[in-house]
Parts: sequence; C-alpha cells; structure tokens
Amino acid sequence: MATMPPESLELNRLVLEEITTKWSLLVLGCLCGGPMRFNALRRANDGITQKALTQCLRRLEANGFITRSVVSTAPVAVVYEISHLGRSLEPHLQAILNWADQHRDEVLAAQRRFWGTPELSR
Amino acid sequence: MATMPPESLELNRLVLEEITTKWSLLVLGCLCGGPMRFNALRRANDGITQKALTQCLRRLEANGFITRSVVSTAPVAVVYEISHLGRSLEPHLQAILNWADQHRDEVLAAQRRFWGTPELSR
DNA sequence: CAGAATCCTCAAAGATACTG
DNA sequence: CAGTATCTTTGAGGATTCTG
Repeated sequence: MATMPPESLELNRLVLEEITTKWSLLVLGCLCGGPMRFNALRRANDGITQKALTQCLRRLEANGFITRSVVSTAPVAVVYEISHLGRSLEPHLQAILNWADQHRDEVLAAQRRFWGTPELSR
Repeated sequence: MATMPPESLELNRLVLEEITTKWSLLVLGCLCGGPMRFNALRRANDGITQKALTQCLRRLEANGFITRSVVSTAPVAVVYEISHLGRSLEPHLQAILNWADQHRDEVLAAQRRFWGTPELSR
C-alpha cells in the first residue's frame, strides 16, 4: 500500500521520487502510448513482480499521474491511463533523459577517472 | 562506499537516482552557490549524518557532477565544487522543481481524492 | 578536519500462496 | 483477471568509535 504523505512532505521530493522509483518511469512510458490493463503492463515490463507493479500503480494514482478505472465485466477489467497531469510532466522527463543521452560519454569518463582505468593500472 | 555500476547500467536511471537520493539535490544546490568544504556542507544540511554526506559526495564525484580537491595543509582541507557537467544539468532540475510548484495544487487534490476527504467521510 | 570502520536496526523488496 | 495477505530476506541508513 502506498503510504500517506506525512503533512504533504516536500512536493519536490515526492515528484522526484516518483520519477526514480524503480518502475515508475517505465510504467509511465508505457501509458504514454495509450491505456493499458494490469497484466498487459506486467508483460510489458519484464521482470516486474505483481506486487511491485501494484505498488507502483497505486502511488502513481495517489499522486494523480495516472487514472484507474474498473470495468465491471466478469472477470473484471482494470484500465490504467495517463492523466492530464501526468502528460504535462512528460516533456520535462524527456529533457532529462535527453540530457543523459547527450552527456553519456562525459559521465562514463568521470566514472573511469574515479574508479581508475583498469587496463592501465592493472 | 559508492558501488561500481554493473556494466554501466542504464545511465538514465543513474542520473535520475542521483537526483532523488535523499541529499544529492540539496548538496548540489549548495555547491551551485560556490565551492564548499566538508563540514560546511554538513552544517548547511541540517540533520545529515557524516556517513550520508560522505556517500552522497562520493557518488556525485564518481559520476562527475562535482569535483573534490584536497589542500595539503595540516589539518587537511577538502573542497568540493560543482563541475561543468553538474552545472549543465541544473536548468533541467530547475524545470522539474518549477513544474512541482506550478502543479502543487493538482497533486494535492489528487491525493485528497485518492485517500478520501477525511472531513467529509468521517 | 575529513573521513573510515563497525555494529545495529528496521523498512522495503522478493517469493509464495490465496481470493472476489 | 487483478489483485491481497503473509512470510522471509536483504541492504540502506543511523549511531558510535577510531584515525591520518
């Protein structure tokens, strides 16, 4: 279960955590392409456990990034969809991902510098 | 100790985690204002433990967001400074934080919707 | 001063089983 | 189908002590 934010702690942090938490971004990415059902999302995100997916969806819903609607057939169908709010965040996320792509080499170089270049020192 | 990225796992995720990890953003924010020393950073971030600060700085350094330089006086002084790479990320972070500010009410409304409005339902 | 090393705890992640 | 419930495991974070 998602936990109620205590006194609505820093919204900034909440948003940033939303972005980072292991599967949130991938799920959000899936839903940008259109509405999807629970098991479809599960199949689309290889390796996610049903518990993790549930938690992820609950939190995204709790914070308004996606919507959840139940279709009362038998057996039931549950459809998840990105919200207007969720979509408005998309370009900013994209900007960060682009930044990561563009600076990939710089980051990797920094990592090699930090850890030492194995092929020379050993 | 920061852990070596296994096969340089998704850079995107690394960057995003960098942004979220409890203190990274605050430390980065401090350093945007100018170089600082270890204990100065500690005092500036009230509540951070020395271990957490060390880990945070190591990771930021390992990924090239900040630089660390030792001044060999006695006792030694260690100065942390934001790198060029770090600065280039700043505007994107700011964009996300601005987004959070601008959509604050929408998120809070979504939260109330999700958890139920206590003053009406109970 | 700027950490490293150690011990400890507790909450989150994973696996498994069950259900309306 | 779309979850909930329960148990176990793991590892990140805190407190404390020690040091070049």
